[in-house]
Amino acid sequence: MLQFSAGDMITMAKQIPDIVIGRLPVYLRALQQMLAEGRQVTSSQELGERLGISAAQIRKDLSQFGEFGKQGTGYNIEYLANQLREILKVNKTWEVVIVGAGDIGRALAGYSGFSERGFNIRGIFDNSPKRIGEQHGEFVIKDTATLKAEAQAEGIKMAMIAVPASAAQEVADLLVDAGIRAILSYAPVNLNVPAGVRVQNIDPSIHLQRMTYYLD
Amino acid sequence: MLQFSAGDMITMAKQIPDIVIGRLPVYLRALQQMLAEGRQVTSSQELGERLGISAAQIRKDLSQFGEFGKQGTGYNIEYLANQLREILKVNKTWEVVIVGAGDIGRALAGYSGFSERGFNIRGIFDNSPKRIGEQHGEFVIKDTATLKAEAQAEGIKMAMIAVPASAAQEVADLLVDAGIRAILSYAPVNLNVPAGVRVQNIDPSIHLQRMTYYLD
DNA sequence: CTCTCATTGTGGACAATTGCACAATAAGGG
DNA sequence: CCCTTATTGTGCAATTGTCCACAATGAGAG
Repeated sequence: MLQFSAGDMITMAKQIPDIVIGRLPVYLRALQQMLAEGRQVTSSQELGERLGISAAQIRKDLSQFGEFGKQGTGYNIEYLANQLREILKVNKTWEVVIVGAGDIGRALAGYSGFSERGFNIRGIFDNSPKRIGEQHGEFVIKDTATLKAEAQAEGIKMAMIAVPASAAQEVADLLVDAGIRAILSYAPVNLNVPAGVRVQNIDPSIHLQRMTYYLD
Repeated sequence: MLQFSAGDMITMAKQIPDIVIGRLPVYLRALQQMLAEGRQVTSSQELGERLGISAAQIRKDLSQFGEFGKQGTGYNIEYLANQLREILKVNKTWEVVIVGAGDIGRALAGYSGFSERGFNIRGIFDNSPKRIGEQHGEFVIKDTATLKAEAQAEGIKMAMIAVPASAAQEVADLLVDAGIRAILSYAPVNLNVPAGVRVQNIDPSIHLQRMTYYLD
């Protein structure tokens, strides 16, 4: 049976490969930069040259979601950027919490680059009595014990983990329990989370080790 | 002509896919953690379950480099970790410089996790007169103008960029000119570097945007 | 010494991804 | 209005990556 009923069709969105999704934010960032340079239109070729990606791949990726360009002319930058924001759901602002108020957590809390990319830091949490209550920039560091209630009350879906490796899994479990569905972890350890929760890892040592292979 | 002469063969190392290289540091990190837990042996299955990677893939990846396991038993963790360190060339210590002494650069300079993973922070540089000469932890922030001479004198091949997006390309050019061959960039911008220089990018907004697609 | 169990390394099937190449077509110049 | 140029969107072929399934085999029990 290789047919679908009309009822099925209504909810049948084409399954987009994750590797394609992963490139869209990179396209969006480049488009935002072009806009900042005062540019109005671009082409898959120009974008590809900037990003080191083939023009064909960019066109193919975009074609998964619709037709955004004009033959002979290329893409209107602002329009394409808006379309990508919509696809990625960053045409609205996502509230994000940070767990861990060490150097990394505080650097993240102070980073001004989130707002223009669709994110707002809603709070920074730690479980050390020394740090709780401390003022840092515009934030007062809150007790991790209060995280669940706050995240649930506010419907927060995203978090960043900036605690030591030894505490990261425990924090991840807490976040999942609090209803968080997407985690960006700076802890150098693999997190196990239930299906439906997404994790991205940032570990500078991993990134460095990925390059040493190619050095002499 | 689909043949190779004997002369070619001598230097013909099998070309390993970069995607495989990218997984090796993840395997290594998990093995180091198992060692810290006091474990002696593991299997492709156990490792795969921890990492969310199929056992077959782990075996196939490792088989690109040799035979490291024992049938019926699995892998000796310490031995495999050492083999991976050798493959990735992190069985020695790489000197790394940081450019940019803002929050991110200083957090990186203070991060204690590099040494056990094969890296040593050699110095932190900035071009702001306000910051140059300032003491930060064990480091005195140095003038970026002195970077090239130092990197060349010491044969330093790796760098991390932690400057604003607007300055990143300029810094990358300087690093390339100074002989740096691998760059880990925290600047939210695409860097263009000549062939032979490798770049890895870390941009939290990109990682977050990669996940919002899947949220509602 | 033989049997059983666990687990590796790998050939080859299958799946996913990339890239080529071209018809379609928009825009501008004359 | 016609010609030229630029550039898209896409069918299809080529390439790359993943995974199944199994022979080989090491270790331990009896």
